[in-house]
Amino acid sequence: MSGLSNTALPLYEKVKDFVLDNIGNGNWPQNEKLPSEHELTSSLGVSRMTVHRALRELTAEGYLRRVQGVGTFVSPPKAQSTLIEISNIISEIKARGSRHRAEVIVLERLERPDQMLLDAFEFKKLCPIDHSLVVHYENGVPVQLEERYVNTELVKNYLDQDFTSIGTYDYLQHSTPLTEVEHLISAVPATERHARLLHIRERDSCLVLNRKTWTGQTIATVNTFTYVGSRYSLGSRYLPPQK
Amino acid sequence: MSGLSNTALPLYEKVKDFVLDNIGNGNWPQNEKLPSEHELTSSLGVSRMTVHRALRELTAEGYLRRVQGVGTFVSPPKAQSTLIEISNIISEIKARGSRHRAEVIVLERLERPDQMLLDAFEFKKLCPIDHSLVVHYENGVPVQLEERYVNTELVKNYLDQDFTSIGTYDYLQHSTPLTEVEHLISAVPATERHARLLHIRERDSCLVLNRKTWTGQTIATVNTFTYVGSRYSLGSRYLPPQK
DNA sequence: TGTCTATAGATGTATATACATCTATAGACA
DNA sequence: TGTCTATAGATGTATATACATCTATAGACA
Repeated sequence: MSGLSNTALPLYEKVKDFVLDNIGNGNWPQNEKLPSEHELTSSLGVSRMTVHRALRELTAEGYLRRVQGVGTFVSPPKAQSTLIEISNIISEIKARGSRHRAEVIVLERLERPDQMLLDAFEFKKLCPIDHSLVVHYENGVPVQLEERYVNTELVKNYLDQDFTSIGTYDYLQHSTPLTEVEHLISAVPATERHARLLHIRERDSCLVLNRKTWTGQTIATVNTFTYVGSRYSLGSRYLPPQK
Repeated sequence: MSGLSNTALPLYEKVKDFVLDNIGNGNWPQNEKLPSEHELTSSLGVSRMTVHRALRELTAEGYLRRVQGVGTFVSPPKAQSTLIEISNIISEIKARGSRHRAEVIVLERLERPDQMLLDAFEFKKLCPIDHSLVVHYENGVPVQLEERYVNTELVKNYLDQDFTSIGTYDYLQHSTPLTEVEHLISAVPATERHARLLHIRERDSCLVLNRKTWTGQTIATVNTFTYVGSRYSLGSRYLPPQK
């Protein structure tokens, strides 16, 4: 009995998902002691090093706490979402034990973007722009609208990734060296399109995070994340270094 | 010739230090291709898995960028963003060249705070709390509602400051050593009170920033900043140092 | 000259093995 | 009854090995 998912992910990622699932669905509550690496090794049918890597990474990400000689424990969910990781909504949802689903609404290459878009990228001449629009669902309820415009000169093959599972942020993060990031957060009333895609009413409050990234002097991506105000908030916690 | 430090660190930490040193002293400039894992393995005299772990962790920490089949490269410094300085609205308004005015609506010591407030501070017993409510105007137009609750045990003489000019944030910043700060950002529809104080309509979108601060284990302040959605947004821009 | 293809060489993952190190505790012992 | 100690069992690190996967490119070929 493996208990691991069937997707094409690497084994250590499946083990991570397995642990996050057990935390999320309340099977392993806060401060619960996890099965030992040895037990997970035999119950999941993978090597101890694979289990170890999964637990080590989850510890670095703040989900677990490990004490040598004693065991592994579920961490309180406090330092979870800093502003940097907020748009990695997939792991956030999984960590809460919710079911995640992504629906791709638009996926296209704009060969002739309109002037407003060209201005956003500060393009002087006509230049193709990749465009994706994805709705993220938590337990079947839409929580985030993710719209991205990508400079095709800087980011190759953007449209070829698997948008429903990987999460676009991971891809961008690893494919291009970003030198500058700008965030702009605002509260806006839902437009007709927002209302339709997010299953809310027009004028309902939405939290909008605009992110613009540069590579050197060139704008690499222009992104808009729209959260349903009544269902979501952004958090960041700052702990100064202890002396 | 190992090139690794002599301290008692684990090997993979020494390899990480070795790489960071080479980046730091300019030996490997930005976008430089690192020696391959195989080369590092033989030149440093450690196994490939140890080199691999070091490079993988440095990649996760944003120092390196790796491309399968190609190689490992020095990344520009990692893009980070924080929201620390956003609520000092007075200097923000002044920096824009606008006229600032603050109106004090409430200024009181709550000798018997209600249960909800006591819970917010995680007080077990009855404890007085200072309370201030200020509206900030930019060129005569209200843009922010600033509500603060302050632990009277930790912050002395909070009510005695000049609220209209100094700005409450500066006072708190300098009077108490904060060890932890938590921000929570959400979009909410305006209540009747919001509407009246901010000269907007009910249900208009507002951007709410909740900030909680700690001094050690004790909660020092609980603050709520409400921005008029149509007039304000929170921004942060991160520019890594150029080498 | 241009196109295609096999391949070298790079990173990525998975396993088995060995030993190091830390902690709680059972049980010996005074 | 209290203290000490050996040890089981947990995580932490290091290695050798094998294979998977991706990319640039040398060189065959039309």
